[in-house]
Amino acid sequence: MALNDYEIVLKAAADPARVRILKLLGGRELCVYQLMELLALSQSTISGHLSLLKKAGLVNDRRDGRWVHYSLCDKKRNQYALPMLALILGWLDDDPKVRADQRRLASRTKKNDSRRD
Amino acid sequence: MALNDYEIVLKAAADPARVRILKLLGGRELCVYQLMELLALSQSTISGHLSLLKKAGLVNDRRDGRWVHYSLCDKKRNQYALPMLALILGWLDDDPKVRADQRRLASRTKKNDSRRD
DNA sequence: ATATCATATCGTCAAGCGACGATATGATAT
DNA sequence: ATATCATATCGTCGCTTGACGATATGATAT
Repeated sequence: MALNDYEIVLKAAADPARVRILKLLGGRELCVYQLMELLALSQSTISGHLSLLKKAGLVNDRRDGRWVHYSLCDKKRNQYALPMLALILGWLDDDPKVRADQRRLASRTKKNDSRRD
Repeated sequence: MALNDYEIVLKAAADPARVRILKLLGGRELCVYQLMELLALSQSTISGHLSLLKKAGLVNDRRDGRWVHYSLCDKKRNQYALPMLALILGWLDDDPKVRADQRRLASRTKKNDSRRD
């Protein structure tokens, strides 16, 4: 039913922690562990958010060894997911928490440029 | 804070009963009493949904005697409200419940064409 | 002032949600 | 096989949410 698909996307997008995740995933892939540090939430919490976002068709996962890389969904799993994502990506760049997240991510990325994985 | 404004809009829009209300308000004004009959929910429930939608800037109210007419918000009370509304209005026309609501509204309107108010 | 009608607010209750720690799974390395 | 690392799932707990009936408010009419 259409209302169900709508509801799962909207509810998934309506949580602050999950939007922060979506914003962080804009353009790049991230793993649970990184998000966990960036948002300062427990591993199980992050993992739960991600599986919910995945169920809503907002997010993709890709396993690579022990790491699972999450990224914004490109395929059309849910009719409402991509338009909603498009809106969100254009929003909230001026929000303090979101900005802080992005800055944290940027400095982490720089720090790990020399890292081998 | 921007995330708050975002959150209130998204949470307001994420509830099935409230989307149904928004869809019914597309183009026309409706009062609590009518919505109450159309959605088959109690008066207090409808009233509560409407005041939440209003707080989110998705809906306007206009008092006329004892009736309070609700309509989709046109002014920009919340930066996220109008874009979200635009999305919603283009969605869910194929949903069974939404279609049923629209049909009920149409037949009610026809029935009351002769009514004086 | 009283009655009535439309709506708003309040108190309550059950269900859902987000956080966590603990434990399970799955992959890699020794 | 065992240990370790990254992630997933489970059980719990406190808070929020959506529904309701009961009651309060605000407007109109008598």
